[in-house]
Amino acid sequence: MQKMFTDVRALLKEKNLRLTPQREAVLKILLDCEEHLTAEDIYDRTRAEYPEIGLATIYRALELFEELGLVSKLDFGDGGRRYEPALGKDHHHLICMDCGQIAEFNEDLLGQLHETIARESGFLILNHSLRFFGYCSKCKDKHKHEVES
Amino acid sequence: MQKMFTDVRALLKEKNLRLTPQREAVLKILLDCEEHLTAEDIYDRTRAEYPEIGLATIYRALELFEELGLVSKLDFGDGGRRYEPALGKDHHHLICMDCGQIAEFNEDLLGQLHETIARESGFLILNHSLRFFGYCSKCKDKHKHEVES
DNA sequence: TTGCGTGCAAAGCCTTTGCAACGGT
DNA sequence: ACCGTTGCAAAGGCTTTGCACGCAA
Repeated sequence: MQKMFTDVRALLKEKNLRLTPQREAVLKILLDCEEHLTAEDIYDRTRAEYPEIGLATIYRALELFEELGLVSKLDFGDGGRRYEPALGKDHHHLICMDCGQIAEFNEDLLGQLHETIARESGFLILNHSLRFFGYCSKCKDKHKHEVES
Repeated sequence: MQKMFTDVRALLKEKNLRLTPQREAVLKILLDCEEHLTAEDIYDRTRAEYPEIGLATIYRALELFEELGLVSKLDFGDGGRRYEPALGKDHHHLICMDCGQIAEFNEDLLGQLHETIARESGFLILNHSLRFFGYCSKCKDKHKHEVES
């Protein structure tokens, strides 16, 4: 983990950029917490360590990390954009339309689909996002009547 | 297609709502054009027929149609929300990160994945969104150097 | 000294809301 | 007349930008 920051620092240095305490704080929060945080969430948590930090700094850090491929911007239908560490992995989410719970799952069955699509479309596919929308086990009983057939 | 509007009119009538010319225009534009339109796009096109229409009306119509399940709100990472007709089908998109082209593809291999996920997670899955991000055949040469390994 | 990074405040965008007026039933 | 619907304008929420200052190289 500490190596992670060394790497990031080197990566930034190559581009004449710096890993400031603020940026490190933002990154640490994203890496530590395996959730999907909004900019505001990150702002709140960062202020615990840096009370003077500005929201704009959060956005600028997130933008930077996104360009570096360290962080991914996500967008579930709720309007709020969220961020998560992009560790080279693709995103697989289960989104409960009632309580808003967002779970993740791992699945490798997509590999062959990936290849098929790439071959047929000519796209160079770098990553993907697969989201299943529905109701989680806690909420689904409430919505049984909505599901026809 | 004409039957479509009759159906929608009936569906609305059940709820004491009306299929006004404005709403019909919005729906027609979405159904006609198999693209992913922003609210602004729809606004512009609708004004050809209804120059006095307001953007708020577009949003309200889209919200209504979404509640009725006729239209889906999409969100590609570009910040702009887009809409497409929801004909009960799931969404499979290929998004070019360079030129922004968004293509669709059909794929049934997801069926078994769907079942596996549902069984293991307990989720009641209603639909899903699968997006592959990368570069389309026209743009990919420009980005070859970015792709490591 | 140069120019990257920051905080603050202001500006921007897109979307939603309030409100008076309109129109179908 | 009632109430859903509309257009306009204003308000909102989130994100970006401008700017002067601070600070590391």
